[in-house]
Amino acid sequence: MTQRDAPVRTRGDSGNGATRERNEREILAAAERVFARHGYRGASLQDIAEQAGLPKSNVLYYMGSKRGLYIRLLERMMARWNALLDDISVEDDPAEVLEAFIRSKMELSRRHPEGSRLFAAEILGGAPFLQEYLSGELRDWVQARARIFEQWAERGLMDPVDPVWLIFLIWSATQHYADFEAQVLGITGKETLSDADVERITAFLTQVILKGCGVRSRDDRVAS
Amino acid sequence: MTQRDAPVRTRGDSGNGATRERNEREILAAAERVFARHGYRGASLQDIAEQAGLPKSNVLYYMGSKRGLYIRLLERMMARWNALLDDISVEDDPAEVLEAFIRSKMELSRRHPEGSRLFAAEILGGAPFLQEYLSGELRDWVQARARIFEQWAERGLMDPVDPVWLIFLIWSATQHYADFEAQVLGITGKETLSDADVERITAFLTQVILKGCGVRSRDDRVAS
DNA sequence: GTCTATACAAGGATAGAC
DNA sequence: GTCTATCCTTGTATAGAC
Repeated sequence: MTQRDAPVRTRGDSGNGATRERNEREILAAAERVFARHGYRGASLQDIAEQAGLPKSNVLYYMGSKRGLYIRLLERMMARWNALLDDISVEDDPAEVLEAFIRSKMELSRRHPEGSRLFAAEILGGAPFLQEYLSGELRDWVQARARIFEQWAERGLMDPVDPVWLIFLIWSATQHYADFEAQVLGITGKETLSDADVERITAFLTQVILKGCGVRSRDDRVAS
Repeated sequence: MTQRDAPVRTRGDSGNGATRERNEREILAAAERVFARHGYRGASLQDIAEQAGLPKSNVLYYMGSKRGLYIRLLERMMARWNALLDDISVEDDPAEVLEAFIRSKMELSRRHPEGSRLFAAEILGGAPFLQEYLSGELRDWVQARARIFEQWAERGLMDPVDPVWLIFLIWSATQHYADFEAQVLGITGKETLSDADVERITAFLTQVILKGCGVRSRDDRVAS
């Protein structure tokens, strides 16, 4: 019985799984780009492998299948998403919460534009892999927040707008800069959006949406 | 010399090109769905042919190539787009123009959801076929309107917000209901969006965006 | 003018060499 | 543990039958 299940280490691999870790990271990054750009069907393992600098079959060796790789990416993006704005209460200040909401959403789109586009492509295609997530976990998330917005309206802290449409408005307005980046750059004539641009856009959206919903900050309440 | 270039009519084809017209229409409709759902690469002629109820190679017979078919669909959508809101002037009422803008954009998304998603998929993928359109024709369109918004702001008819970000806000907020339809339906738990839903959303967006930009209608000017 | 048959490349996935 | 060689399916496109 010579070595059978034991891993064979070569080429300076120190034996702690560093190669695997690095390769997986490269594959995930490359796959996110390719799936974002071409959708699930349009993406090819060939393309992913080339961008990761690996032979084609290593992608399958590490990830099992195209489908599994794709699902793993979706889950990673859901986890990033879930880390946002996880607990708000009726006692919080509407202006602060909505601004933080807009800001964190812009930051997420900016930090992970490929992930954002991956998600967009999935939903554009009818969300075949995300059905239960949308109508389960995410629906609950939205409705919990919607309830709070309604209570703010009842307390006169903002206009009685439909809270679900408001959440969609914030989502669409912020994601636009990641998902439609090609259009934004083409029309503005810019090469990229700078940090300063993003800051200005965030301020614009915050101002328009808060004012548009008649959000009174605490200061206003005292003043009036 | 028997009939050589003359078309052979069969199966009740009256000889006026009705078959061709009908087949092309079916192909374009099917292709719009498939390209919207899977993007350019992910779409297959097989799938398009099946949905159009035709043998696979007829798609190529009528359309020449996959690429040509795709470009034809993009152009059809651009034409629909260009028919919208083609001339506005500084003398117009900002409230009326912005409301008409939001409303016509919502209607376009509602009337042609597949076309809207086709466009979205193209831009998501980096707009390989639409580069010059975005940085040419569409850019000019945006800047002409932006100039008018600025003049309204100078005249005190609305807040001095960045007009380009405002246009993007209106685009993203309205397109969302076509492009992210799967998400909207999942979260709201609806099967479809009714005309009444769309009307309520339009009213919501109009109210929030106009108020958010401090748009004064003519009546307000008189009253203040 | 329409459709069947076919060419040839690229797709995902697996077996087996190293 | 990693990579090469290969299988089989599906993809676009074309030639030629009807």
